[in-house]
Amino acid sequence: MIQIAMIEDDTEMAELIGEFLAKHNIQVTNYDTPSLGLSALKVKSFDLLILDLSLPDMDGLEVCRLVRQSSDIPIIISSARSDMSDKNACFYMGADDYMPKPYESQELLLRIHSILRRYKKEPIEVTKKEIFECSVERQEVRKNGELIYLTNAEFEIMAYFIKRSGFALSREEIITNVDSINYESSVKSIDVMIGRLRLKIEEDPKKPHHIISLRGIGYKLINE
Amino acid sequence: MIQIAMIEDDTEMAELIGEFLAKHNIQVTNYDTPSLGLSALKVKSFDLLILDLSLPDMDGLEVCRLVRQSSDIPIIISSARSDMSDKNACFYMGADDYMPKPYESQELLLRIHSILRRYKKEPIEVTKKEIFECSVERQEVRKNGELIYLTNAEFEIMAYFIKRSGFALSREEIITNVDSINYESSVKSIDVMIGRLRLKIEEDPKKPHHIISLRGIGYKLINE
DNA sequence: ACCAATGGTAACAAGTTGGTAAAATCTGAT
DNA sequence: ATCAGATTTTACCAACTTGTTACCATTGGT
Repeated sequence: MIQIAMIEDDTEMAELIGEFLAKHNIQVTNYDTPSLGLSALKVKSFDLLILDLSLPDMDGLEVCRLVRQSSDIPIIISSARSDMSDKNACFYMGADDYMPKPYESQELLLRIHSILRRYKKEPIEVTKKEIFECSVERQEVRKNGELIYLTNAEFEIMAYFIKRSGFALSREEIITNVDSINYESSVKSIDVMIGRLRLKIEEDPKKPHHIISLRGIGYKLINE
Repeated sequence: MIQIAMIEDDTEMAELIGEFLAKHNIQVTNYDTPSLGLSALKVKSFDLLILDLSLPDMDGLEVCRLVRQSSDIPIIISSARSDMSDKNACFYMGADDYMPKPYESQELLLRIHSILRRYKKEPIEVTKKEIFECSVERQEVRKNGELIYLTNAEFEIMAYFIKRSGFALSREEIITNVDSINYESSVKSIDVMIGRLRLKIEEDPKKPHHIISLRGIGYKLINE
C-alpha cells in the first residue's frame, strides 16, 4: 500500500482525490495546514507528498523548501496558478512535478506512479557523495558544490589530489605531476602550498580532515 | 554536459529547442525519424529521450515501447494531443513525463532537470536565470533584459563569452574565435578589450563579478 | 625524558601577471 | 582625403603568486 501525504486546505477537494486514489491502492492522509503536514512528515514516513501551493498561513513554496531541507521525499505540487515563475520556483525548490489546477485525478495517478517507479528503484544513499569536485575546463574546484577560490598552483595540486583521492602521494610525485610547480622547487615548498590549501578548504586548518599528512610519506586527500 | 536524444520530425522545432537547451549545458541530438532515433539509442548513450508522439512512419507510443524494452532511459513525451487516453498510454509505456504542445522551453528544462535529479542522483542543479543574453541576428547583448551598447569587437568577445559561459578561456582561444580581432594581435590587446567591456557591463569595473580573471589562465564569464 | 626527524607556517623576496592610460594605427563613412 | 571612432600597441605600475628561509611544534624512537 502506497502512503501519500497531502497538504491541501480545501478538504473537500482533498477527500475527492483521496477517494479516487484509494481505489487504486494508494492511501492518502491530508493535512489541511502546513504546520500539521510538516510535523506529520517528521514523524511518519510517506512515499510521496502532494502539496498545494495556495495555502493559508504559509507559502507553499516555503513548505516545499522546509520539507526538502530534511527529506528527499518525492513532491508533486499542484497550484491554481500556472505561470512560469511559479513553476520555476517549484522545481528550484526540488519539486518533482507540477500540476496546474484543475487536473484530472487520472493524470495525478499516472504521475504518482511514474515518479515512484523512478524513486523506488534508487536505493537510498548508495553512492557516497564526493566532497571535492574539480572541473579543469571551468578551472574550478567545488567543496560540497560550493566554489572555492584557488590560485593556479593550488588548483593544480588540488586537481591532482582529487584525481588520486585516497592515495598516498609523495612530495616528489606532486612536484613532478603539477605543472604550475617549478620542478626545481624544493620539496619543502609543497608543505607551504599544502598549508595554503588547507587554509582554504579545511574547516579548521590546524586540524586538517581533508588533506592529511602521512609522516615520512607525503599527503593524501580524503574525498568522501 | 548532459546528452539528450530527441525524436521529432519537425526539424525547425527541434532546432529551436536544441539551441535553447544548449545554452543550459545540454546537448540535444535530433533524429527526425523513429528508426534513426532507435538505432542511435542502441549505439550511443544518452541521459534522456525527448519523444514526439505524432511521428510519420511509426506510432510514437510504439517507439516508446521499443525503447523501454531495452533501456531504462528517462523519456519525456511531447504531443499535440492532450487527452487522457494518450497520457494513460504514455505513462503505461513507461514514460517519465508528458508535455502537451505547445509548451515553454523553460518548462521543458525544468522537467529535464527534475527527472535527471532523481534518475542520476544529480545534485539539485539550480537553473538560475542567465544575466547576459546575446542575439547575433540583432547584434545585441542584453544584461537582465537591458540593452548594452557594444562596439563590434566587444560584441563578438561578449558573444563568445556568453556561448561559453562558465568555462575558462585563454586569450589565445579568444583571439582565434573572435573574428573582429585580428588574429595577429598581441594577447595583451585582449586585456584592453576586457577592460573596456568591464566598464560597460560591470557594476564596479574595479571589482568585476561577471568577467573574472583567472591568473595565468585567461578569463571566464559568470552568467548566472 | 630526551633527541632527531619531520611537518607547519610566518615573513620575506623575487618574479609574474593583469589593469590601464596614452599613444599609435587602422577602418569606414562622408 | 579627412575625420571620428574603433582597435592595437606600448609602457608602467600595482597586485598577486610562488618559492625560500628560518624557526617552532609535533612525532616517534630510544
